[in-house]
Amino acid sequence: MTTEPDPSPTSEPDPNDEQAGESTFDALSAERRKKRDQLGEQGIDPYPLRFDRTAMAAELHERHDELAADVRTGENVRMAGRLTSVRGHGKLSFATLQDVSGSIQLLMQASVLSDQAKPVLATFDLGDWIGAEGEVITSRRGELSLDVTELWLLSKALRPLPDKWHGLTSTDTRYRQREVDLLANPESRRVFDIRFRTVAALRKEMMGEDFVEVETPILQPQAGGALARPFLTHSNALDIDLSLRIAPELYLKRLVVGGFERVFEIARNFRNEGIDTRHSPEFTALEAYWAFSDYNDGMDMTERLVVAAARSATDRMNFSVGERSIDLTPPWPRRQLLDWLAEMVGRRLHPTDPVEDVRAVCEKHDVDILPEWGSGKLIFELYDTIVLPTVVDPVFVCGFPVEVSPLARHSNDDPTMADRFELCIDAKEFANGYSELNIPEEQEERFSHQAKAVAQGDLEAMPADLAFVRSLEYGLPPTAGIGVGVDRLVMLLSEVEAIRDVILFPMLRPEAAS
RNA sequence: GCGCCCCUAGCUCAACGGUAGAGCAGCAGAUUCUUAAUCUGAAGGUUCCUGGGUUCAAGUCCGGGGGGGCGCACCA
Repeated sequence: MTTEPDPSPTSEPDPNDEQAGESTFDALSAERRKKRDQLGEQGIDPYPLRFDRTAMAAELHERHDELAADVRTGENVRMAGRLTSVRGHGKLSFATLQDVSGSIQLLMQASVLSDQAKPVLATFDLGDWIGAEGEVITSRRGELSLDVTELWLLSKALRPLPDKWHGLTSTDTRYRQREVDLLANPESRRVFDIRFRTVAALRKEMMGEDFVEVETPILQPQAGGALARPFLTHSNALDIDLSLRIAPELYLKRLVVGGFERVFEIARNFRNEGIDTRHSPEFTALEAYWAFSDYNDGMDMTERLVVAAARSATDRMNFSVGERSIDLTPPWPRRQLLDWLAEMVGRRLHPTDPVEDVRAVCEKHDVDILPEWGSGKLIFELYDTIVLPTVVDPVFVCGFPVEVSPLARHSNDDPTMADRFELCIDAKEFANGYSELNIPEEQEERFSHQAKAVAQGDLEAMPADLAFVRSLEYGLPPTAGIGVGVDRLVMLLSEVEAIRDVILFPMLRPEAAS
């Protein structure tokens, strides 16, 4: 931090030699610099090293919110936070001090402030970090306040803050300068509080069930575990191309092979695909794998996790997103995909049906298809475009074609269908899980089937992962696996419609150099 | 990638094609119970960039570029 002489023209009284394109912003900022430097000239350090606080806003409110108006507690405290509002009233000023827990009103009377505090108060601007000491009282109007005796500047805000009433609405600025969004918009703070509580609840729930949290590679020679296009990068040391993780699945299952019977990871995944309200190039998923269980256990676990997160982060089970109302109250229905689809298209379809027949149904329902797709993929697309959009409250959709589930175990009743489920809420996929395929030869065959798709130019098909197949040859016990989309869960719990609103620093084009 | 919309003071927003305005913030002043405090005064602008046109007149209408949002398509 420097305290160089102020180069701006406002400290210079001559109005003529300034103004080579000085903007309003420059003037406002110069004004704040000047105030800061005034303190320095008075021997007051504008950037003190530390500050001992003895109370926080929420704690004071908790203890004293029942007090009547115009009461003195005799309790003296020191508080610190950001100055968010000032209501000057001559020899009396009111201000709002906001700390991480909440906010409290400062009452600053000329007759009570120390001689040291008065000049400090004169330099305050909205947005400054300040410290205040005083007695806890209630104002005549009954608001809990600090009757301030001492004031400190802890750090100056040199830039003017957004409108104190409207906040910051420009989405561009909110995403690029999230810190400004957070300090100006309480709603944004609320969303991220829910996010942090959600992640903490998920982790706590997993820990409570004796899962161990692990970290698997993000830089991978070959991205696997999902059907998606990866980001590519390069290692200089090894001189090899690498992909960024698209899913942690294969590594996590290798850990189960290794004897970690219950593992999970809260994993940042990267997919080089479209960006929209529901998709971010980097997103967070919780993936968990545990031995001796199947996909029915996976549904139980998924339900427990989501309900625990909702309870812990919001203490509610009902949410409204846009015009929709969603009720998370368990238990959630479990429906067979093929049954549901039969109801909606008026005839029962199956992966073994001739591809021309399924194709005809797709065309009838305006589903976009590619010529190389088989019946299983077409059935999945039908589900995606005509069943999924009708979902409101949570529902587990069970049984997916093996053709679109290259890592899932086939059903004992039907080798063309996989023991796999998706949790759907509000027309979106929230979670996905299955009984893991643990038969090495079958996995190898699934990979080679995918390899054909790669050869045909499918950029999202899964390349064969021989290290993974080798690991299966050491024996993967019967295992259930689930993946839960954390961002989408947070969107629901915080009732926002854009995934960028729940990601602190979403990916954007770089700011234009100015 | 395609379609629609947006970009004006630090922030939030105005301006039938007709001298670019208001509120907040900031500045000067008044005010010892306000809480979007109030009141008075003065100030604050490369209208995203760029080129052209109808025109006496372009923030506004047309072309190109940049950034953003929404919808469609791929994906979770």
